[in-house]
Amino acid sequence: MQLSGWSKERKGWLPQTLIRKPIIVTNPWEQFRNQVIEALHVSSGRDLSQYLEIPADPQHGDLACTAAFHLTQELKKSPVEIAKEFAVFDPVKFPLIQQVVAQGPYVNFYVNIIPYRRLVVDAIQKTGDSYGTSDIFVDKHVVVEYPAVNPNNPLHIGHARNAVLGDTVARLMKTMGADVTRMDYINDLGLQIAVAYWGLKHLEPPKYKGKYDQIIGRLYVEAQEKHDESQVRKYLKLMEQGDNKVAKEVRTMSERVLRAQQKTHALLNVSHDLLVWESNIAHSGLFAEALEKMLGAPGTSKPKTGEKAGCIIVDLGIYEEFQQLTDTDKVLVRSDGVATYTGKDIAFHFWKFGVIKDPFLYKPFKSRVKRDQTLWTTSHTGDPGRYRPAHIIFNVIGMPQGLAQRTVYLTLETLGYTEAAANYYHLAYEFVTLPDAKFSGRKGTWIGFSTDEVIKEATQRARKEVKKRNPEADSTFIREVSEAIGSAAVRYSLLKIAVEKQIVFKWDEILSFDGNAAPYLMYTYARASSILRKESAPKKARISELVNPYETELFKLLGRYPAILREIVQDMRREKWGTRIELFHLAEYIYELCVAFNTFYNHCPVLTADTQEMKGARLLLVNLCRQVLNNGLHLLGLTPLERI
RNA sequence: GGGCCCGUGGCCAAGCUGGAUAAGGCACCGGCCCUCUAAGCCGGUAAUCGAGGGUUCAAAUCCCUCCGGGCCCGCCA
Repeated sequence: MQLSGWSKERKGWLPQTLIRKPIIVTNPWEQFRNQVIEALHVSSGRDLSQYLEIPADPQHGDLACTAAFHLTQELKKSPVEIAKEFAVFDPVKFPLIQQVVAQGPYVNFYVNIIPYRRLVVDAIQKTGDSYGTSDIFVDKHVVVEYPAVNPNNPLHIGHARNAVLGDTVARLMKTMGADVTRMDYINDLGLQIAVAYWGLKHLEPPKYKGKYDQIIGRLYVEAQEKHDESQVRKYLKLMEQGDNKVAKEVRTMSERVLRAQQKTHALLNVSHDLLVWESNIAHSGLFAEALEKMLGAPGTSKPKTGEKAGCIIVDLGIYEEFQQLTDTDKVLVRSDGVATYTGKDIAFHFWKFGVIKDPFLYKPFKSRVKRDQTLWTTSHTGDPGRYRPAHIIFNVIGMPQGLAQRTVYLTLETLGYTEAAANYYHLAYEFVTLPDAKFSGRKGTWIGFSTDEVIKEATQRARKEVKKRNPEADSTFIREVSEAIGSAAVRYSLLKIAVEKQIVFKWDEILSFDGNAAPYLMYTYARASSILRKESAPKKARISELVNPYETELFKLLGRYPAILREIVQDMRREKWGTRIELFHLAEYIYELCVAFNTFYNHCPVLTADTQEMKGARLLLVNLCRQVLNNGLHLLGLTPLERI
């Protein structure tokens, strides 16, 4: 498929993301790993990279090769013999390898810490805030869509999981060199919006005072029971027609709710670049144009007779999972000419990928939330031509939508848009539930568990601790620090669990402040900062002083950071239920780095080190740790603080 | 009826493209503030990896059957 409309010359509407510094890729761990692969190639005559693993026990080296097991038949030798043969290398050619030991059937490689340490120091010092970046998505426009919450509710904690995942993926893609658009889709034309609007018009305002999304959310719950069916239907019709008082008021209501939701986003460090509204899509002519493409594409048909006479359908019978269904035909457009959900989604993705031209007008979306760059919105007024087609898209949508999402990209494939289909990722995640109920906007089960309320509780808990530790501090400091810690605790606890795992909401788990939790990570960063505040780190130092196991462990971990990020992206794979992306590996890594730093901190005095040389070297090491923690925390969307 | 996800110590949870004694965290028990922030560090108790079969030199990991929890299979949205 040709991605029409895309060219490097055409500057997009997000100037900041397009101005890219040249990316310097440094990856110490990969360099070591490559030498191991090469060395094995020399000794065995084959590529054994698939048999490499990091041993659980550091006694077994830094990288181990299990290939000997698999080659016994072919080589007609015992694994022990094979391992022995493979365990040779040329130290001159492979300076990063210190030694290779055959331990039984395993071939264990030990990193040569002296040059490796040097490599790590140089890499981090040279790249600084960019340490960890990669170039694998350079010149790619990546669109990440999240969390698409209906504008008639505040975010409950399950929505927060979506938002946090999407925002983190967007950050990661930027780190991989991509030009990223963080998109939010707002369905302001749904039945639930009409019901909420009915509530706004016909019900007393709730007693609750505060954020508008909370108010409308409560009104909606009440309206759900009390609303007049025919009146709501009338509103819905007017909304769909557009250009009338009701449609205007609904849009205004939705925008107000969205502004309130964005305050919650801001607490979680979640941000966006572009809002796309259903009410703009509906009046853009997007669907009419998409329809022509669908009709002209292979795979679609419009049966004249039978059950689906008059519909536009696509036959997905070639895909195994659809063969099980009673009917392999998927309706894209109903016999009355109205698109189905799938049909609309196809049209929307035609736009995202640039199959059809951009029909929207854009203007900045004004709100009080502080932003790193302008937030744009589709609108009935404004300027055209601001969207650039995506090369890769991620839709963060719950796992229950897995089949529907698969239907969308398999349909794209069937219609001949194979490249678009291949670059369409449904980033699926399991829902957050209550111990005995689901979150439901309609039933109002979210009340008491909205993200605002959870963060508020977290902030209050953090506040007690911050006050205790900083009795002298002023109220601004206490407020800012407790807010940062409270929100970070919530964000991190959503991020550290694998996406395919359902989370049952429990206060003590989501607000955990000890051990593997955001406050611990932030505390570690503050500790490192505290040392460097008392004495700054030298650019050069005698790092050969740093020979104890705590220091060595830190160098090894610091060198792995860029590889961790790359692996997360490269290991991303599409499953039937959605795309698996293991963001929590980053959380896990940062946690490990913190553990290693705290261990070092407790065993190795820095400011009171025995010698000046030792002090300088340790200060330098602390500075490297602080840098990598800074980069990693930012990537996780946690704000590193100098003092907590 | 077909399909998807989950099931690992009291609780949460990593490992699941098979490989060396089954990570972590919470809770619990014991120790460490004269020393850079004790949200920390050191040590300890605790697991028939849902059950049963099978494949393999080797199974938490692969295959089959079953059990428990969650979810999906419309010209609806």
